[in-house]
Amino acid sequence: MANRKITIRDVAALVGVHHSTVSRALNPKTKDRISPEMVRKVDKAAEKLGYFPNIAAATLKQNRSFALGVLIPDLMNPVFPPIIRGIQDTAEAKGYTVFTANTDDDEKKEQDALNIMSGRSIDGLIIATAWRNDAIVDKCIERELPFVLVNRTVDREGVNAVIVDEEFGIRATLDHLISLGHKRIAHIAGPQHSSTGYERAKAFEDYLTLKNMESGLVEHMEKFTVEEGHRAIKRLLARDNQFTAVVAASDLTALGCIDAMQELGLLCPENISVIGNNDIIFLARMNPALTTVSIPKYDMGAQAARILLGLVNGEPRDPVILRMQPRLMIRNSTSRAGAF
Amino acid sequence: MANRKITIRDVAALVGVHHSTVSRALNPKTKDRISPEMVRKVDKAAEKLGYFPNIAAATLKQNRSFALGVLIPDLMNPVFPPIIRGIQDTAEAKGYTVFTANTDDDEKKEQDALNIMSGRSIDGLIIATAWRNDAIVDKCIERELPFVLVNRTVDREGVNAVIVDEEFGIRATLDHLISLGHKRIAHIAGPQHSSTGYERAKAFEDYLTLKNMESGLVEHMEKFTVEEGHRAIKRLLARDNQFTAVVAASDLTALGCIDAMQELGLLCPENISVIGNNDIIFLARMNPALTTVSIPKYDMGAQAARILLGLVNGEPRDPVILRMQPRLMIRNSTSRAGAF
DNA sequence: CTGAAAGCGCTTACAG
DNA sequence: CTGAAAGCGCTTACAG
Repeated sequence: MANRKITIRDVAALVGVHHSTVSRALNPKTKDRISPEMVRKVDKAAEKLGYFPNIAAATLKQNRSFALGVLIPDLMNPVFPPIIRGIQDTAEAKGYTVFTANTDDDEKKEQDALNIMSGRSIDGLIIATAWRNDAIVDKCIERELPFVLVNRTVDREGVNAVIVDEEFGIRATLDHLISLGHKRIAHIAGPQHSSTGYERAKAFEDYLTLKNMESGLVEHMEKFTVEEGHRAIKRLLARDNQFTAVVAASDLTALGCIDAMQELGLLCPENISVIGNNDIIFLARMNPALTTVSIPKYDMGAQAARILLGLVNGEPRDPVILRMQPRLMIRNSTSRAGAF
Repeated sequence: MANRKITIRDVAALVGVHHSTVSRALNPKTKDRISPEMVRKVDKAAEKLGYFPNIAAATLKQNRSFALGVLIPDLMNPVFPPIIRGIQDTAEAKGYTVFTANTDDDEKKEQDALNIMSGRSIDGLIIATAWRNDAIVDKCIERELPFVLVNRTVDREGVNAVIVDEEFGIRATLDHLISLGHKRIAHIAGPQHSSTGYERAKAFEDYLTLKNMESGLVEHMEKFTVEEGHRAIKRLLARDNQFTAVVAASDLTALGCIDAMQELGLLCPENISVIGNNDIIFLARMNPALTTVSIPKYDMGAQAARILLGLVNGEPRDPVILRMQPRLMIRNSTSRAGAF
């Protein structure tokens, strides 16, 4: 009953040629072997019949799917939509489809997602979920699946990654706070098994040490969430409430800090200045508008997709770590120490 | 060179049976025709070899892909991530993969996306981008592609949709403003060729008329964006600045209104109360915290996926329009008229 | 309960 | 430049 799907054979029948000719005429890579007139006729017939290729068939035959996978922790975390959009726009412009899976930062879910994507014969994978020693990297290498890390990277060498110059961001952050007269600066650190959590914490301690300032005011979190930020700063304040500024490992962390401070009757920035990281949406509209390190999320996604597409199409080149430059966005959550 | 992918034939060879037996043993729907012992052996062998099915092959044979498509305007619009996550969680729990495409509210891009998804043999489509007379609905019907509308619906009957009781939301909004003593209330209306824009504007006018209040203070936008909200309220203020409250068609619209007011030296809520719609992320943290109509985004996605999965699996039932109940979230962008 | 065969719609090496 | 054939890895109607 259904209008059966149009295949290459239907187009061939209409033109009066063999279906392999239709296949060649429709494929940009082979159409130059077909007479221009034939190409024209095939195009017209395909158009008339409303033909579009069955990608499953092409995938089965070619063992490539023109699909890219993306692994993120959670789509609802505002860090990721711009990254994904950058990936999608870049990939789709080259004829690739992308699908994404949420891992909730759970290695089991990450594993399952990889298997499902492998089953769908993805041509490559972009990973925004890697821990520093994540097993998924070995799995990809073992399966010879091209992959690019984004945002977070791993400890081992020889991978492709698009990340942020975290040291630069943290130094800019600390320079800003120091110029504002802050002497005792705290850090709510992210998970140390993530490169971002680790590098930010390391840059924080190294730079303060370099400046001969106190560098031990650090409290660690399990995850980059509002709740964890909330809990961590409460722990910190329970043991030391003489600092005047806090560098949060992420924007969500910073929001959690501000919430906790509010509960304790501490004002931001009057009592404590707070700085986030990432520059997620709407920060400028918040109360207080959050000072943060802005990372080029859309562009990071686009670059990662570009590198992956190169890999997928066999352009040989050495693994590359692209370190994007972040930018300090000064807003109202930071102010002069002791100004109030 | 490569570890060639494991197929059903490799598993069959290891067990010493025909590959069709392996296929049956691995498929939950047919495994009851296979002896339990054989099922066990096959499972073990598959596990040992690290087998996972080639979905392209299954798709080609069965003409179904266990993939669902989702059409949204833009992933970076905070309305959509929760909807998509609701769809993903529901679909993945049933073994389906989902991929999404951004249309930027452009009918051409919507068309292209549909073709690509059709080429990938999606089993069904969730559409969050429909205009009231969108041609995509006819295309889906013509191709016999099961689909469910979400958030926006179309004028024609007989479709499946998960939408919001807009009239209820607008009435709650107006009741709130009226109780605050507002007499002249304006509306920044969304595109009238979208059901949400149309229904909100209609509910606004009908309810004020019912209450014997002025209902003509309306300015229309082309899109639900910050920029359009900004422009629209400026146009409105240019011809009438005696209103004390404005109902914006969306949260982004409301933010644009507040921006424009700020530029003109008008305060929210002191001079004009503003109410949004949708309750996107972080509104409670804004300055001022935005009063809005909250819609159950995640749940809408989950329900849409549930209905679509029913359709896909041939459960016969009449088309259903699910109207979800919204909830007014009163925050700080609304206050008593003339209180300042 | 299991096997053997056909076929889904493409692509591509081989001919001519 | 075009055709004929084989095959990608599954599923499933038909046998037995």
